Amino acid sequence: MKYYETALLRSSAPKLTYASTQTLAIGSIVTVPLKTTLKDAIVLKEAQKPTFETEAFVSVSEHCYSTEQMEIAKFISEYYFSSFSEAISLFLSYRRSVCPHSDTNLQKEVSDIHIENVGVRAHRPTLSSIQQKAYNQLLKKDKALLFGVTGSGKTEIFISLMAKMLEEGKTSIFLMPEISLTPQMEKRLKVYFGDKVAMWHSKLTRKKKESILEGIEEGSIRIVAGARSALFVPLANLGLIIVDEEHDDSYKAMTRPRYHARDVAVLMGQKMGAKVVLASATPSMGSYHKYDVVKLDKPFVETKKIYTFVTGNALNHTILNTLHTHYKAGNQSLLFLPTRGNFKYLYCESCGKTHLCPYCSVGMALHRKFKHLKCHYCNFTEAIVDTCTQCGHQPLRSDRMGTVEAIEVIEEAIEGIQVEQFDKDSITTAKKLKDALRRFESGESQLLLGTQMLSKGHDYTNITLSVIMGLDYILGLADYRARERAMSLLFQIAGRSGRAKEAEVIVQTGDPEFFQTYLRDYELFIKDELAFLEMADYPPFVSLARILIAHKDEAKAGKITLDTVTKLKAFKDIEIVGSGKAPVERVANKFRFNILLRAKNRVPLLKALHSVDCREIEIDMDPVEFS
DNA sequence: ATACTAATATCA
DNA sequence: GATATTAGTATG
Repeated sequence: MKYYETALLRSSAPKLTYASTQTLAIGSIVTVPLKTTLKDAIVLKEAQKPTFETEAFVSVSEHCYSTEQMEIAKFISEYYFSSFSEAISLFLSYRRSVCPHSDTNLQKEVSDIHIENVGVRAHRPTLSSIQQKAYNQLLKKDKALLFGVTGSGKTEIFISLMAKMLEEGKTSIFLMPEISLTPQMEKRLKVYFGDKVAMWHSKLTRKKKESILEGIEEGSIRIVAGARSALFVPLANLGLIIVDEEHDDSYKAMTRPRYHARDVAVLMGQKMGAKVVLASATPSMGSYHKYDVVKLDKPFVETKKIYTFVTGNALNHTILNTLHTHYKAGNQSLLFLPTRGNFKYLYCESCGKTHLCPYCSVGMALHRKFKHLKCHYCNFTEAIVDTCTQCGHQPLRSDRMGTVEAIEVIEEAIEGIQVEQFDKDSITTAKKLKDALRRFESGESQLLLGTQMLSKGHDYTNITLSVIMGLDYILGLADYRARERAMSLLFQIAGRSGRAKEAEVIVQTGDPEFFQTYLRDYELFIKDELAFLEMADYPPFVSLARILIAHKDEAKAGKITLDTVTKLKAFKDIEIVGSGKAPVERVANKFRFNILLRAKNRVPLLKALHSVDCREIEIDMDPVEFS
């Protein structure tokens, strides 16, 4: 009789020991009895005969996690503070019991496909000499950041790299930040790879997922492209992971395990011996700082853009008139408004600057109910100010406009214009997205008006005007990356226009000098911003962690927060930036508190956090959201 | 996590 | 005093 320690899948229960008459492989997926029910579990290691009574395994599935998968899961569980089982469950992609094929048959199929593909030159796009140069550089590196403006032809390089992998008999994973981007990319990939490529994301039906997994297993699917979860598909012989739009925060999971898909991709590449290519027109500060940069300088199709700056925060005459002109000329426009957040910030209409926390260099949030200003990082509180500390202008403003109001104003002012509302409120399904894009593509609607969604890589051909409103709001967000967010947004949205024709870009800000400085050169911005982050002690020069406490009883939540802070104070190498009520005080009837921590090195930070880790609190490493 | 148990609140 | 709701605990 043998004994094995197991972890229940999708559970935070402690490790449990079961008995078996047969020898089991580490990483095997098994079914175990627990209380009155049956549970799936993974075999962790063989154990000594325990002192307590043990139950026997009910059944053993043929599926087994690889050593690399177990190692990656171990890292995720320790770094992002989840149970091992929650981390390994990321890899679990349905279907386990179904395995009706005979083993020999399966082997034969796999080797057949190998022979068929290896050495055969796959269908590839033609690369320009600039693209070819970047491609060659990427081939030489284990991991790199591909830095190229929108329209510089990054996708052709990705396709060439994936084709190269196919020729070598290796597989590829291609990540993009949003499910809504997959249909467009699917079309492009199918041209070159046909049935060898499959799109993967969490919204696929069970049946579709099963069929893809079958294809992966028998080796007919060699490339998987999709959102975050595509990183965990069981492709054998992985040769390449591409993370497109690597700067996008959607790669950070908001539920446990709170991993960052870009960072896990880098680790996975290292462990599996696969090349990792991160790519963006507006790279994250961390990636630019940490990895070798391969630049794709000149745009593939060079078009001219004319920038105009306007002040204020409303749809003013300049904006409406320009929209009107482009509409009359039979052209299409794009208008961006920042997502209406839960918080308001004080900003100066005259210079565009936001009223900042004196200790954290982030915007102070306005709590009108309590008639005070508060910093969401350190909880510094002060009375509402009325005069701009930068230029002395008064009064400061805090009101903003939403998408619906903007559409009303525009339809009122421009007779006949058809506006497409493009935000999370109106685009709730894939069909609605498709319909909206189709109407815009066909010219049925002439203005695409929306929020962050607009910046996410959808291709539009005919746009001659981009209007970016409320940039000062983004700049003033209580976030150490507010400037980065604003700048990357401007570049991403401006990049959507002028694909075919010359385009105009209207930027609404009270601080045009800031944007003007970097308009033609995002890299210059990165360099200046990195200098700021280093000076102000923010990532990538330090590690941040956020502890979230949520409890029905407000007093209890407050007590847990205080107790945790007390425990953490014993650790010398970490700094408690602030603690107290979370910016969003109550969610689902639970009172929320948080603690923000900072450390020069991540090791002491992890050590301190592991000492306070318990089920009452949630730990978010490298947080991207602070509300 | 979840089933089960003990503790406490709710109510006729 | 019986029942509903909640908090706590062990699971192999």
